[in-house]
Amino acid sequence: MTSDGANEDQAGGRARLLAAARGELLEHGSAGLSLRGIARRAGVSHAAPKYHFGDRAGLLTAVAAAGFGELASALRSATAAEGELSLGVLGRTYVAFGLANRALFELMFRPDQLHPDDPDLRAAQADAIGLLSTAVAAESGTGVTEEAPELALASWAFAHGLVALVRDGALQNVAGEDDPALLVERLLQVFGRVLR
Amino acid sequence: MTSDGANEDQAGGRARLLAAARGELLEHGSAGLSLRGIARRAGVSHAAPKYHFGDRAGLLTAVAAAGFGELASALRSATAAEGELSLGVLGRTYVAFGLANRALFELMFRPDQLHPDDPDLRAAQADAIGLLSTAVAAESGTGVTEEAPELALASWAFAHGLVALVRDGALQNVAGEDDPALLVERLLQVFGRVLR
DNA sequence: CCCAACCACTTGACAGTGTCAAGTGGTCCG
DNA sequence: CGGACCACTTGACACTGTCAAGTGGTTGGG
Repeated sequence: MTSDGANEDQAGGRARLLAAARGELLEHGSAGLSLRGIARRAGVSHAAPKYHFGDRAGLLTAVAAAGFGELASALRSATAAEGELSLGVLGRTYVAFGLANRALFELMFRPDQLHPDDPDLRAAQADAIGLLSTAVAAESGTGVTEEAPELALASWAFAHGLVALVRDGALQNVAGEDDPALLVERLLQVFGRVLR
Repeated sequence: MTSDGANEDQAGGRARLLAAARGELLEHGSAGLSLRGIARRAGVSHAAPKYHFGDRAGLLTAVAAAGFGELASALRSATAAEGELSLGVLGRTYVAFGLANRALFELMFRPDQLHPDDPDLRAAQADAIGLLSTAVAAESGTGVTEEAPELALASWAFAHGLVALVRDGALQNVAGEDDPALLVERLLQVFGRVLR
């Protein structure tokens, strides 16, 4: 049909709604996100989301699961590009993803807005985070060995906290006011250096 | 006019609203938080919050500022009890506070729900976080010297991420741990060991 | 050929929310 | 007494998520 539409892809209503949700997330952040706004942007009625996703949490869960999928593939292609899977590359990629998709990333970790036990969500999350663990296992094969899983989780917590603090402006409030990207890079380096 | 600055009996509406907000935060989390619910709990009309705080963000800002105040005094009394101010004690206290006051802690770092430039909020935040920086400065006086501020911020990011991941159930989903407190303790130890 | 079933929605209603304008009762002050 | 000020309240508005019922189009079987 006349697929001119300057808007989202012409696809099933479900996909259109998901795309619209991503758009709203980008423009209004994860706080000012309404089903009706999403429906408006997708060009459907205000109750269409309910039909496709059951409720608000259902839609957001689908968005979050897609987000974990993207995170996983970002991590994968980063390690592939580097040839070798290193903790440093992974951490950098994780932080970059979180800061490039702030509202999405925030949503992905807000179980009170999602259906946290949704199997698709759980699978996507496990896939993405699993990459981190295996990377650390491989890296520390040379050295520490014993507490590899703990190191993986600790690195995850560091990267995750870095995203959160920068996203929420806390780091900038406290540290010098220079470019947050630079600050992030310095902190990643310090953490990496302290690890080995 | 008879009374001084601080009251206990027969609190004014403003203080009652703040207390009610804390209660709702505890019971319904930071997501299901409504001005009208708070007003109901405080026994005032639905528009009373608007009178005292201007808008929703105004009330939440006051709550968050109080939260930073409590965090600061928790950190202070922890270091006082220990006699010596160590990064480890500080980190443990920070994480404990975040997990004991989950909804409050979450709110404290959500600038999109607050008035992030409110001077009281900024001051309370700077006070609490400043403690962390000075502690690291003191600690690394013996050793690293050069990159002390970076280490402080990195430690903060680690502790902060740890709170976030545990609070949002992500760590539990990935590590098959039953007791999250134990997991947290192990990670704190790993991080501390890796630092020196 | 027709009619039923199903799908992908839409329409209309409801209770609940934050915000605003205007009103109300009390206390203080000159 | 009269006004100013304070600490609210009342009532309204637009907006939100959710639900029940309806609608139009396609398909499949008798």
